[in-house]
Amino acid sequence: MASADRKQRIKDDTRKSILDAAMRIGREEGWQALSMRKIADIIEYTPPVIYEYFANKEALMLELTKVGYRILAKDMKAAQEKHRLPEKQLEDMWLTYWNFAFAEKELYQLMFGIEVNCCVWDNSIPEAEVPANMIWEVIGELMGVENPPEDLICKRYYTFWSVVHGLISINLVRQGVPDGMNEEVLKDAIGGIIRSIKP
Amino acid sequence: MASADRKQRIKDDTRKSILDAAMRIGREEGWQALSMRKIADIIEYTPPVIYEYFANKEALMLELTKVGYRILAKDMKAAQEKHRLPEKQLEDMWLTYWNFAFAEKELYQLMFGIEVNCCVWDNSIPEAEVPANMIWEVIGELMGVENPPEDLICKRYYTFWSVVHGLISINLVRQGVPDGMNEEVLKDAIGGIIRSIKP
DNA sequence: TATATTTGCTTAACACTGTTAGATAATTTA
DNA sequence: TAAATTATCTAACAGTGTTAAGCAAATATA
Repeated sequence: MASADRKQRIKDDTRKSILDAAMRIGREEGWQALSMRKIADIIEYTPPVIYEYFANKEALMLELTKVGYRILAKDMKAAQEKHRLPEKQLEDMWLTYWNFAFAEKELYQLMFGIEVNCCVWDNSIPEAEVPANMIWEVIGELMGVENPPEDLICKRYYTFWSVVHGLISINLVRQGVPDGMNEEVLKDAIGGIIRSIKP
Repeated sequence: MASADRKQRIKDDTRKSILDAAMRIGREEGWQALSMRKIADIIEYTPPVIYEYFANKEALMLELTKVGYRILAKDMKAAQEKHRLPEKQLEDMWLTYWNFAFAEKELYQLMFGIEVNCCVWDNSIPEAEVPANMIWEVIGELMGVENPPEDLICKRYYTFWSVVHGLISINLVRQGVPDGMNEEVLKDAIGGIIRSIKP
């Protein structure tokens, strides 16, 4: 009876160990190698146990993408707090986004990959909005007016995101991009957009 | 003996029907639904027959991406030939690229998807260079000098490609992008880059 | 304390997947 | 017509996600 807490704690631990195991397989062998049986092996249970914690494989992976968004949000927040000027903040935040994509390569693929969870984006991941909102705010600030027009912020946000995400995708899929090209394109593009925002 | 030609013709037909069947499944149900057995059903053979034409499923899909690049190259060539001014050509070519991505959504995902054929990009798809080279040439022309510096063309090319591919990826994965935003971002970005190139 | 009930976990199966070896049927050659 | 070749299929292997049924241990009830 008094063991209810302990039981819950054990359950939480198991849930976390499932996510950890899945993440480990994803990172070490790629998502195509992730299987329920492999997870079960690692956590030393049989596969059906996993279904007591997650409805199915897709739900499990959705949880992992949420973890990814939380890490990204934390990183970007830290980057923002390193500067005072909005233009410097923006630059560092996007650079942080860039670095995250390669430091957590597999996680980024899971979060933005085209295959994995296509058509499951019906706002079921509120975590995804956190990094977006952070950028939105800084863009608004950079504009330097009282009530910055929503649609303009939106446009700028998508321009930023497109160029950064596009460059990342290209680099993740093909690895023959000339050396040094990435940094130049990235800095040029980000700088250009920032200049077009600044009053 | 004289039937060698006819035999070869039948073989070619079967090969094509395999590709057609695979393409149909990909388009209608998505690539995650593509299976060798489904292809076999459509072509009215048993699965092992497919392996006489393609080493494995991956090789079959690689062939489909090549088909995709050939269609894209044809479309872009037509777009270019509609104009004389390089800036107009560039604009139309990227718009054509954009339209292709949505008209041939599944094909585009196969060509540039992060999951499917990751790490198989060791220049094994010469077709992929055709559209790239077309853009390169027009950028060089737009610069208006005798020997345009390679690295600058390269940089511009990647900037173009990043923003367009990024915007496409975002739209293919999540479908909540505000209406009209895409066109604006696209036109702004392309226009901006073109202006930065023009002498 | 003895019985009933719930909980945790496993076994075994189903319907799939890509892929291959071996058998069989059809065609071509001698 | 008989032999050799080619075309095709059957059946299997090892893997996948997922679920139903059963067992055993912990808990709650009498």
